[in-house]
Amino acid sequence: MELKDFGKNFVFMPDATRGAVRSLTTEQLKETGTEVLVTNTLHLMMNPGEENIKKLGGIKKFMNWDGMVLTDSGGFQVFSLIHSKKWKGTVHENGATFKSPTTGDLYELTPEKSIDMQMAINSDILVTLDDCREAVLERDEAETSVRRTIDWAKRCRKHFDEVYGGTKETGKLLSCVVQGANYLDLRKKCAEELSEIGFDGYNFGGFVVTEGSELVLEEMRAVVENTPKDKFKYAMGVGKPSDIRIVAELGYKVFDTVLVTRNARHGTLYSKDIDGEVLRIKNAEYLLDERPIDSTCDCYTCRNFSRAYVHHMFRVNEMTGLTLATIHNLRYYQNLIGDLNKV
RNA sequence: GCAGGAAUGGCGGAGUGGUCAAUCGCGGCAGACUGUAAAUCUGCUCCCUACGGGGUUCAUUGGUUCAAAUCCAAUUUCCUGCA
Repeated sequence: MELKDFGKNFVFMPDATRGAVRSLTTEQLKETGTEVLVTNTLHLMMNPGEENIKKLGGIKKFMNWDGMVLTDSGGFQVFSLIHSKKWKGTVHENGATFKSPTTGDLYELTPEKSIDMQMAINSDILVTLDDCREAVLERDEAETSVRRTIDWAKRCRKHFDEVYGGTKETGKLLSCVVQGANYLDLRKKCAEELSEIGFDGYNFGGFVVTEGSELVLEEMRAVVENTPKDKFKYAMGVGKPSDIRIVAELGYKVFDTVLVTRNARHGTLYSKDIDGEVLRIKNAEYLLDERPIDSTCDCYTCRNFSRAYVHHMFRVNEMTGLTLATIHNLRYYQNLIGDLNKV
């Protein structure tokens, strides 16, 4: 795939938050059929840091990845770590200021800083810094989130264009994030104003499911309907296989979720052989099950190992179990995406 | 043989008269996870239960007491010294 074609077909991007898909080598990741990965601005900003990653030649050279890279702006981390007070810090009109819980070092993530960092990473597809919040919000909070998200997107656009020369000079794409929580009019307003500024892609931001794990389909539709038809739509954080199939019908082409790899590490594997698509490999029923995880799967794990073996790896706490499980789940997702592209 | 010490639920190990069906860890059985502080977290884990409770437990047997895993005696097993 070439960058200009990004988002024309369905694409699933695993999360390599800190420069690796957990438990996999770059080679193993490539073998799952992955073409694009997501890595994280805020995490890489703290380690190895902007100057160091620049010296190391960017993330692709660093991790020997010859595919594409999308960088998340850090907006979600500002939400999950700072808004929720897991880390000490504040969110303000200029971005977020926070302390590393491990070193105590003070960091500031502004829209401009986020772009600088994403450039240092040498990402292909950048994302504007947004003010991410919960799925359901008080009206005034949602309004603040939308106002800031638009303002920060504007600043990111300006910084990317003026300092780096935009797509023309860099060959990179810049996408934005649409906020608005559960208010359809705010989703619409945010989508329209961001469209007016103009971006290469429009990402559905915030939480994609409610507490009851229901997709927020109306909000997602509002974003698709109020953004340019010829630009890619990225459903950030979507999702379970069944959720991807549903959201794909709305017009979203780009997906990422931590579920696929986290579930793998927690022993929840996907299989077409099982009702509900989910197989919990740690469960006792797989102790002597010599079938592959998924009889229809062509991944390294399914071609070479039984459910019993992967079960055993988990039971005795061998790291290889995590790797085999992650390889399988990722391949399952890439096959799912492949099926969507065939239709 | 003599002198000390110890025996607790699958395992390790708390508890040393009532609030003890008995802390906790491991193991076991399930579940959760949606732009990753996550190889994490949650629940259950003596028996029965209409989930309100009910029934049997702390090596064995007997005793003291209103009340015993906890105190006493004997027995069995194990550990440590001395012979």
